[in-house]
Amino acid sequence: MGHIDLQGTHDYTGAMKKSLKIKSKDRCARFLREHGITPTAQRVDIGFAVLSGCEHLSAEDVFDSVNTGTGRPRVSKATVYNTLGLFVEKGLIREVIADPNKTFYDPNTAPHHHFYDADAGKLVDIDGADVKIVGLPPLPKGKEMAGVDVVVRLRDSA
Amino acid sequence: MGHIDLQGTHDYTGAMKKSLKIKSKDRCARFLREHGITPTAQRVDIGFAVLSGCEHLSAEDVFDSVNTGTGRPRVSKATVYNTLGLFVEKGLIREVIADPNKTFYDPNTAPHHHFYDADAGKLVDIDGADVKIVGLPPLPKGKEMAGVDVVVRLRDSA
DNA sequence: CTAACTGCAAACGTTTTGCAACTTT
DNA sequence: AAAGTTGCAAAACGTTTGCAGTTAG
Repeated sequence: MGHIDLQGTHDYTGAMKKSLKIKSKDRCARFLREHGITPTAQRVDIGFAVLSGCEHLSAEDVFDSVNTGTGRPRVSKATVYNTLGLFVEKGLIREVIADPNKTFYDPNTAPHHHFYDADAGKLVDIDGADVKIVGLPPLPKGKEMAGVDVVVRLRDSA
Repeated sequence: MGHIDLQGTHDYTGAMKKSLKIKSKDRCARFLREHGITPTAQRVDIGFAVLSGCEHLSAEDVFDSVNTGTGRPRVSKATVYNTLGLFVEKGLIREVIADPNKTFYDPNTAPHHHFYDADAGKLVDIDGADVKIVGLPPLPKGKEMAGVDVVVRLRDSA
């Protein structure tokens, strides 16, 4: 019965990305290229949608966001899903599994956790720096930790 | 920045259910009745599948489990899903959200957490009694905690 | 007998896939 | 031209729902 210091299990290069908000499409294109992703128009739009804010968007949200407004080139659902998957694979964003019905994508790749308000379908960040999980048993043999997700489920107080 | 003692947030009546393993169908029927559920043949089969072990089964697992073997009455998928939902609602089992592709059902309703081996698709219990989460921020106003899920994701160590 | 329960099939929402057309280099 | 990317439509999941028929109390 040791304890696990979440700070110790991750490097904090990710924490920098948190503040590195993408504020223009140009900047987004550069960011993609830096991560080995060819910045096509669709990818830039998707990247901008998911990386410019600090919200937690579902694929559906991204699809809507990218396809509302006037002059934009149309982005298909397939491309949204494929691209979000690519971004996760390349470490630009993170999947958050809090609701069985949909996956959220989180532009904050630093170690942190979430409040989840199931009624509203909204995730709220919990800064990971101060959170410690104490009393975890040792990991099963031959396994290492790939990540720790803490989801605090919320309901309206009575 | 307080800390949250998981022991303090739940009563431990649930912990008794953990040891209360259902070892026969008769016993299962009684158990269902005690929880206000009419014990039909299908519900008893489903209950037995999910309550007699300490495994974490998906709906698909339960469906297979209930429909393999020789003489059993057939149980439809709809009934499996509806019945598992009913069991959750009545507090006999708990949903575990660890994989975006399927929901697991956990016969252990005591507060506890999970290792998740995504490669194998297997959940392993972490006893909740000793685990504390330290450093969580205060809850958003007007909200109370409905539950805390900790999922430690595992991968094969290098 | 009545209310509750079940099965089927169809509908659903999310995510994935096959492939032809189109960019990009 | 070769390689990579996109869109569409269709399929593939897991899950839910409507309804006619069956079963429990």
